[in-house]
Amino acid sequence: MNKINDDTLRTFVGYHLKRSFNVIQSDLIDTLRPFDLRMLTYTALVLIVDNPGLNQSRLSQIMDIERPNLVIIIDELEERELITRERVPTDRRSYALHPTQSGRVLYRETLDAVTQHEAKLLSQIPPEQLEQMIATLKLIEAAKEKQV
Amino acid sequence: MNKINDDTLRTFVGYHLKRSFNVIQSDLIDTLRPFDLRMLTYTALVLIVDNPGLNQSRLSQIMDIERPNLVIIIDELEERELITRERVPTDRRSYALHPTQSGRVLYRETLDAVTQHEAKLLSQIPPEQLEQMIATLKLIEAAKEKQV
DNA sequence: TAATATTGTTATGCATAATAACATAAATCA
DNA sequence: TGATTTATGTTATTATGCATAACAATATTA
Repeated sequence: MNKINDDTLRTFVGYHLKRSFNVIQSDLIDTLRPFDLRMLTYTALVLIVDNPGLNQSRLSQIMDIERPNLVIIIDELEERELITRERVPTDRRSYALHPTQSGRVLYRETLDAVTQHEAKLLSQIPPEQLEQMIATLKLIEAAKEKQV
Repeated sequence: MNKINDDTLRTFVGYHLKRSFNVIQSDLIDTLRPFDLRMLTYTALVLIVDNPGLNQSRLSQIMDIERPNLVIIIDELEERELITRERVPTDRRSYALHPTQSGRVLYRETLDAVTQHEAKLLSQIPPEQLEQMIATLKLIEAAKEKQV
């Protein structure tokens, strides 16, 4: 039962990022299951509640996905009557996305659940250490812009 | 052009992890493209070179994927003659995975390329800050075991 | 020996993500 | 103004990542 050597991969920041994200993602999937939400539908719901009236183009930008992939996500949220698509008079190409009342209720319930689950998962890690890490993660995010 | 508010999602560690991982992943995909390798085939190649003789079961464990998903990855590496599957006399169920000579050559070339690309991408971030972040990421990874 | 467990595999499905092509509408430009 | 270009949302298609069920061959155990 000799241990597998992943020292080479451990020299990569990306390897550590992926492995730790997997842990959080698994927990998140479990947390969202009772609400019948996937990661992306949840993310979209939160952003629509927090930015009522935004259109799909802008939403896909902040979510870092292509517009076609957002369509089915919005379709699902609309079918479940968690959000509405409303024609914009000043630009009849786009839809303004707004949460419904039940969308806002689900938002609050899931926000509590997700917050508590993540807090529990990370309860053994000092908050200031997490804050420091987030600061570094933001630098990595910003490194994207500075690339060619 | 008012900015979209993602403050709510920013309260989650997972959101930061995902966004920063996306940046590194995009860079990695670009880096591996000339070698015609995907993330998972690359990861498998590295682990096989560093742990010659291991079997698919153990490899799938360290890679955190299910055995069925590893099969096509190993198929591809074998077809390209980067690795070999060899029957183990003492346990005729399993295959011992070994790199070929060209597998080792590709390993070295890609290792250099990936290392350089990541170093360049993260060049603006102090190394000690990255080390500190990796320490925290390892704690998150370890949090998995402690879960129910 | 009989029952159980492990290894690799096939088949299948879901989730995430990218590209091409298009209709409609708006913006630009010449 | 009219022609061209650009933006928005959509459909179709594909690639990738990842999980489960079911199975044959082999090994382990009870």
